[in-house]
Amino acid sequence: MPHELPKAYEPGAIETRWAEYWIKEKLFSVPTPPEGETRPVFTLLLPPPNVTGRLHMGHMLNQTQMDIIVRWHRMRGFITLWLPGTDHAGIATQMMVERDLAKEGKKRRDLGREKFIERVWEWKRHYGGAILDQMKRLGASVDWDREYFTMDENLSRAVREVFVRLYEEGLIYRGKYIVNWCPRCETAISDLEVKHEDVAGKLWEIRYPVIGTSEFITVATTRPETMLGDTAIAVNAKDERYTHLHGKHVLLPLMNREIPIITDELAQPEFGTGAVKVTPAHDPNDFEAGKRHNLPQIDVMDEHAHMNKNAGGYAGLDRYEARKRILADLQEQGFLVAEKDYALSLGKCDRCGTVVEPRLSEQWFIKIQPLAQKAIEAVETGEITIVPENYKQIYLNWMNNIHDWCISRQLWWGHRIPAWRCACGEIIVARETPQHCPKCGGSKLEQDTDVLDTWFSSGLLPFTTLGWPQKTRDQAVFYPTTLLITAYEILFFWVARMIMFGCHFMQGHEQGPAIKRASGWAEKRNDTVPFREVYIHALVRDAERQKMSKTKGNVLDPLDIIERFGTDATRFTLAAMAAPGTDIAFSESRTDGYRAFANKIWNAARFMFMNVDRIGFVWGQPPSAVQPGQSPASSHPGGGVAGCQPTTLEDRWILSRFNRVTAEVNDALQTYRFHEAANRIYDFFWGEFCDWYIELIKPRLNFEDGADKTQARVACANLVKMFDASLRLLHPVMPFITEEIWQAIYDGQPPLKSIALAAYPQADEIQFNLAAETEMAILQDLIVNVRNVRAELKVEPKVKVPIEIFAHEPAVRAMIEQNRGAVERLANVQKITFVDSSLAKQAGARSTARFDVHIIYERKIDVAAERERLNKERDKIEKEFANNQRQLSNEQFLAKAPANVVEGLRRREQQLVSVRDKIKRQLDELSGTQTNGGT
RNA sequence: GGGCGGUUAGCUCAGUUGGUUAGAGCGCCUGCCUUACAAGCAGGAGGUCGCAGGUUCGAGUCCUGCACUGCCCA
Repeated sequence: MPHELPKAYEPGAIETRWAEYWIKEKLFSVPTPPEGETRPVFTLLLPPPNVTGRLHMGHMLNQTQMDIIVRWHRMRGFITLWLPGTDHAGIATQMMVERDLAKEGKKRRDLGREKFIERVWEWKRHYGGAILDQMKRLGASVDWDREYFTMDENLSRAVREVFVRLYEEGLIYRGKYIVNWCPRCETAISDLEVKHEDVAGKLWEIRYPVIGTSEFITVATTRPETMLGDTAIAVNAKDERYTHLHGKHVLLPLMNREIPIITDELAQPEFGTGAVKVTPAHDPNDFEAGKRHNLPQIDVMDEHAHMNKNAGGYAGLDRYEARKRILADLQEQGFLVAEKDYALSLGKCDRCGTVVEPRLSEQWFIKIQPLAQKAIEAVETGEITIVPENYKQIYLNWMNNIHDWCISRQLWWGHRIPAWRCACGEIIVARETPQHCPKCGGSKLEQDTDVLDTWFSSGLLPFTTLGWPQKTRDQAVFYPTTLLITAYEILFFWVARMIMFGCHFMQGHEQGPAIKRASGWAEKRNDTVPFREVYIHALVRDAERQKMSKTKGNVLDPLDIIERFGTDATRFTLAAMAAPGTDIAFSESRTDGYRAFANKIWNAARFMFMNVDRIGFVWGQPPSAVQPGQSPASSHPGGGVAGCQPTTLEDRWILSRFNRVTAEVNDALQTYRFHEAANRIYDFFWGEFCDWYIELIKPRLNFEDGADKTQARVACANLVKMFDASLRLLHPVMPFITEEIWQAIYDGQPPLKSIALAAYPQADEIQFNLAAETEMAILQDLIVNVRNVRAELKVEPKVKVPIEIFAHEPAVRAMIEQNRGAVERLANVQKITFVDSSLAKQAGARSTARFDVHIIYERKIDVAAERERLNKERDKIEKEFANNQRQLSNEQFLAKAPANVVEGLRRREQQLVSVRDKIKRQLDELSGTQTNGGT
């Protein structure tokens, strides 16, 4: 038998097969479109994972969302490019390889720079890009032919080009400043790479003797070891307590160095004693103050944060050991006034957690203001939109308070700074290695040993991956990229920098006008931006809402989850929980539930195939194909469900519902409401398509002798076409199971290589049918009511009971009569009798505004329980009725509320009155008949 | 210290511009191996939407204050 699906749904088996197929067939590779291309374009850059990284839940969420959006665009006929790649991740990778070396008892300096870098490349070839391999398992529909690595030759060349241009424009400078220094990584790091942590610390008060008096001046510090580098004491000029000491000097304890008392804003009278020590080489504020007063900078530590020769007797000690000794000595010599508990915020290295030391050193910086200006404008003017919108303000706040960016790192792995120093002292910045010094002609040139911050190169990716600095056709088509989906964590690290670089280096760039228009960006004026939209996704937490972290041990491995529940179910979970702006508390029970959903789809497919094979369905015109050259923006073949011939109420109903759901899903995806899209499909497929539609058409599929075969064929064809359309609707969220079943529907001869290339359903208003939806709702209500009474009367499940129905509207009665078979089957009814007067007086009857239904069954009803139920029902109705009346009798309401609301309330009023009366009659009846059952 | 968010059913969360009866999944209770599915089917219980004011004909939704809680920045 063809179409045979295994009885049980086994995600593992089908998922790997299709993932490999998609790659092998290069389904998602996008060649450079030729001139004259007019189709819309969608471009997405994958946030490049670290070459050292392993896939975590955050990636999984990020990739699920990207893949949904990408597949959705592709199915709507966009030229869809999703660009994958990996980041060389300077510090992280270097640490990894150093750890490896340490196992052999070696350090990187033992190997030397060149050998070490070779070793890193070797490591990269071996272990790098694990995430990309894992992505392949996920079925991420990226263009693998365009995969890049940030250290690739072409990208490295672009990095040099950018550095040289910025230098020539005066936007890169070199200087000696206080930077954040990690003594463990032995490198400078940027402000962003420092994480502040509140800790309980101490504040020590130290008194310095004022020379020529018997007075002392007392300062407070959290870092007493830096006092060895003090070069002044500052007081505020307005602080009258110290006016008499202006111009005097103090004797620095322990060092016996004379240092001046200066007046500076640095000292705030209201804080502590109002006097502060000034250590220009160890604190950024003191550094600035030092410059204002021409103070010497005395650096007392080395790159390991050990005290150096300037620290006198403390030289060689670690900073904390030195602190202990210094405090002991101050105490002994009578300079320590007090030790107080103090809450302080400690800066730690983001990478290794070591306490960062502010350190005076020579570094390269980017003058950020001119770049930030354009980046602010791009977002303020809406040329780039950020979703959810509250991140816009966060971005702007940061951008408005930005500081120059320290871009040099004292590492070996990364893009080496293209600057050379001549023996004569000249600095040469050049694209290619210079041979001679342009100043002195000498050839003894040494390249700067530093490399660039990793984010410097990743900030360029939106244009360098498209061939920059060349002007390429790819750029004309794909730049600006359409969207960026990323985590909040790297909004500043990466997103902000891409915007700054893009707006700067793509000046003058224009996207191909026809493509730009077709893609829906005609009203955008600025084509220099790296992307038109940014979607910031939430954080994935554990089921207890705790942030996942290795130290807590609550990290979930997405591959493990996938192993257990399947990729489709995992993806669906993340999509269904991804309400914009809300963190996801990932729960396995949810995933388990969505695996059940996949299983439901699977079994519905088996039911379909069973009938297809029995009835012998053949395709006429396959509805799935995207017609070549057809623009999805205008007339799209996905409109409605092609070829569906609605002949019954359930056909008209499901068709109408499908189109409405389709409209809602497209709308939700347009605004990144992934959870809404997923939930709409789930409710539709399970709650409507399976629970009602399939159940309702079962009799029509009957193909036994004597049955109407034409009817069976039509019903089967409709079923297949609805199923096909539903699979396409679901495909972006659950790509594997939909591919498997879709391919099976076409039984080895699909109209396209993959469902991924089929048209995404679009709503067709002609197929909306309000009447069918209303009728169906009444029918469902009737069936549910009968089931409900049966359950209350404890009717044996197998026993069919006769029922009586009263429906005062002839149309409703006719509709029920037409569908009496459905009621009989789905509510387990033996026979339906229509009566001409209300049944509300019958004990155990159910009443709605449209009908009364009474079950004929020889069983004493539980009078007390029934009365309780009715009382509860009545209270609810009365409450609503009172509320309803309050509004309807309010003239203000009638005058001001919109007509449809008032009208709706009036209609409801009638229903409420009718139902209330019926309940009342039933209650009256109940007090009369103590024992009589429902007969 | 500055900024941003959250508080809705036992648990995890939806609830687009204020508008008729506040929803889902899981869990719980009852009954069913009904020929696609027990990873299923049918039925059911469960909420004064953190607290106090205010705006409005109308507030879970808007405003103010408070409480608790989380995150980011300095």
